[in-house]
Amino acid sequence: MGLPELPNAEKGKVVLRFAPNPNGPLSFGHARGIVINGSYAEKFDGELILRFDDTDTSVKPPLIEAYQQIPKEAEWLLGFPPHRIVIASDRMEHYYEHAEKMLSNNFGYVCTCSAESFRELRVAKTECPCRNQDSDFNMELWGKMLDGTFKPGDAVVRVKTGMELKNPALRDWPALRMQDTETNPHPRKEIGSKYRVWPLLDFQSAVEDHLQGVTHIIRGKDLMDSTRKQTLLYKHFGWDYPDTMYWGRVKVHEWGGFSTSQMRRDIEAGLFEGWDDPRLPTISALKNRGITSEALRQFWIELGVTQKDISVPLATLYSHNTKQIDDDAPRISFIRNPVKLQISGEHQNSVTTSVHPNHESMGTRTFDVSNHTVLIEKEDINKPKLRLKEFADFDLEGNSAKFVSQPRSDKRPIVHWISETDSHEAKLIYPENGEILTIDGVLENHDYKSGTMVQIERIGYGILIDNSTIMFTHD
RNA sequence: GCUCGUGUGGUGUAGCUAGGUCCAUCAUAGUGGGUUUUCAUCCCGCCGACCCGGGUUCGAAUCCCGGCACGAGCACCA
Repeated sequence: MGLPELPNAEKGKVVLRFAPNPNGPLSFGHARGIVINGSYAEKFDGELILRFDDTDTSVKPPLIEAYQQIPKEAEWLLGFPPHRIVIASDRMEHYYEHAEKMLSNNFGYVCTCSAESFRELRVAKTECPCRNQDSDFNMELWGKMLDGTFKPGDAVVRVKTGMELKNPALRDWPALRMQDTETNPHPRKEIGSKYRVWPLLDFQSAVEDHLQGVTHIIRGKDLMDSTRKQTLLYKHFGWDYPDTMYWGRVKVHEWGGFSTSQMRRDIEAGLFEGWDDPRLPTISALKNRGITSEALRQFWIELGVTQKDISVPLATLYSHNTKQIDDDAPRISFIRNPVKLQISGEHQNSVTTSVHPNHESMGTRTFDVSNHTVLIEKEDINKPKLRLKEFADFDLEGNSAKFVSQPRSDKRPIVHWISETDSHEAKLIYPENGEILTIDGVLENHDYKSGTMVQIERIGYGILIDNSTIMFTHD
């Protein structure tokens, strides 16, 4: 049940990795990588590596805060910290070393063709002139990359895979290129402008996976050609490629796709409060909205590791979340758009009810109604006969209500309410259609801490932001 | 264009490698009902699917061929 079998997995010898670009904190989609890889690591008593693939300083520049935040979010999601953390920008000498090995053993070369002209050669299945340079000359050119004689765009290191390969994506693919780290320094201070030559993902990832002893790679199927490229590189080095599995693309009905780069632009443009803005599909936003890590784990494990492109409704996630939180969520009364109701007759002076109907141990709550005033939702005042939940049946006339009986006397609708003396003004906030909406009302007095998940009677689940603010989670 | 991948109910998912035990599993959604002094939780019922067309076979969701649809890669991004 749940995850498919992991091929060639030996207990205690499994090493997996999750390698995000730290160009922002984790989003909903990243959670899949963490949860799936982490679950296998846990299941086989193996290791999970969290690796920062931070080798691009201009197209997807790393966000410095992410280096701190991602490990925390990963731990929250997993329930345990990643066993190893690897930062690519700390490992440059290893990539250089392997690049040099590639050049000296002649399965790589420094290519000085422009990107455009190489593109034409690739389509035409034609070898470029640089391909047949001897290794001494390649090492010389490599030196010019390193010392800055060459500028970004002048030269790249390519892997010799074959220009006649059927799949155009695999033909002599680029392994390292130059970046202008003077104008675009790496955001990590200790790296900054230290390097001009940077590995590209396929090379960096392949070398690092080998150095770390990764046994299994589970990633998106958009990286299938990466596997093929990297397998060719592994053959050159005489290494065995890890076992690989893929998952398809995921969309969420309510959100569509999600791009970290786009979110970053929107946040910087002031469209959102920050990465944990409740409208955003980030892990921090979901956490703040009251989604539990266990719900996220179950959600992703249930989807499994299929290569189908899917679009899932949030309702599935919410359903998992409900199961996680309901038993612990105290019931609380929040009256939207409250109206006063004067009650008269032989009713009792106080009402005691349970904090959770299924768990007596959670205690009781008591409301004082001796001043004959309660608040109910505006929508409920139109009901001529109603029952105040746990209290008594009343007949209404305008804003007055006459006591009928304490036990239920008929099947009149039951509504939630709160006594005037046991409540305070409060608001319920919820994200909808890219906006954050607010409903004003009154909330039952309580002494729950911020962050407590509550079940708002007749409304749904929410998380307390502060004493008088509830963020709606889901119904 | 070339290359690769995927197609099971509204949404996901099991089954497909070794064809029959599948009039196709489970979850979620929807719907009806029960419990309940919440439109919560819990329980029960119902609804609803093998992309299309050929072929192999006594027998195909499962194998073969051909379509079609969708997605991805072909970046000096990850």
